[in-house]
Amino acid sequence: MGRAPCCDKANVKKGPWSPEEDAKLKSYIEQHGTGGNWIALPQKIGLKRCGKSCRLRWLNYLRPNIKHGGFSEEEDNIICSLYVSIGSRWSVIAAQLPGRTDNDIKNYWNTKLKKKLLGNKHRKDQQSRSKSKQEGANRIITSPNSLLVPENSTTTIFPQPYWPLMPVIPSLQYSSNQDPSFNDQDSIKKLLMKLGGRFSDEENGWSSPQGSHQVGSGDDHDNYHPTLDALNINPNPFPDGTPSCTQLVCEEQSNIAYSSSCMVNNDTIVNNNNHIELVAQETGGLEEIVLCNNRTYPQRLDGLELLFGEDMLVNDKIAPLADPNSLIYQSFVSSNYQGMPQQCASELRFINRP
DNA sequence: AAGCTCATCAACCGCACATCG
DNA sequence: ACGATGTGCGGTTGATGAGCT
Repeated sequence: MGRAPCCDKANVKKGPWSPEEDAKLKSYIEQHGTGGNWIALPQKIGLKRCGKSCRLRWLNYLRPNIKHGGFSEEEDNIICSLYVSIGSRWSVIAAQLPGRTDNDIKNYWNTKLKKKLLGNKHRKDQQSRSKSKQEGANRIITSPNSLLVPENSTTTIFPQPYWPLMPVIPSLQYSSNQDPSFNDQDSIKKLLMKLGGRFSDEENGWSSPQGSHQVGSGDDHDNYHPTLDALNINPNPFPDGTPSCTQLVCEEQSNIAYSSSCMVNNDTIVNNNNHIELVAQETGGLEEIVLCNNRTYPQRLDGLELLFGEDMLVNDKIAPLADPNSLIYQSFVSSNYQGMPQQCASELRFINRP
């Protein structure tokens, strides 16, 4: 037997809210608050609505200072950066955008931003496939001075119109006149500490959002890392003890950096001789392997399935990172290489699998 | 003008977690 | 410790309107 329903479905109104219902709910909450019990609230005010429905209506529509539509480019960037970093945690993303609701952001992402990032699928397939056939095996995108603004942006793997040209995203650091909760790495640390879940260290295992993989040893006191411990990030996601990119950055700079993660259809990012390479492999998930100080640091990437989906794979190349002008590229880089020593990821190279 | 397709977004659903007795 | 219940969240649905043929 399942759990009892939260309300009497037969006597509960569904569908769009009328102005009268809105007014009732709004005036009651403004005068008395929610009373800490959404389930009981509709009965108190004579609304034939489910308590959950009242809560949703209040949070997403009636609550003061709600903004609808008209997302700014800056908001786009924040959403993209956070999505790349933490995935579809809309409530967390919404918390960084005052006046925005998780539902709004979710809808905006699904209907507009996703398409803006990924472009027209049909045109993309056509263009990239035909183009990539003509390309040689190697393609190097060099950025000797900056991770965020690759110097050579003249890649011809994908035509420019393919990915929208966006202004450079200045990582996750925002100016002081913006939301103070999100304007420095300390704040990002706090944000990350709030996240739990994907970044949690439950049972010393790597916690993946879909539970698709659970690797890591049991009690691993030898690998105790105070910085990572404070961040609640698993310092050793790999069974063999290979340090993660996150660990690397914390060690190298005592700085905050975190990497998103991604299990993608048969695609893997590997590193080779001072380059980060993106290689499609027959098995495994998406991995990021960073070279720094002559050491390689593989790292699993979860949460970018959408961005690196199967249709992004063209002749064994993963498309989105190919164009350094693309929003997704910049979001990815700004999120993943925050605080990383520059020499660690100064180049991207695309190679074909032998 | 009618019919169809597609985009948008409010609202619903079900699950997981938190809290309480 | 455990079950019942409330809350929060993310995924999904469906009504509606705009645009196209």
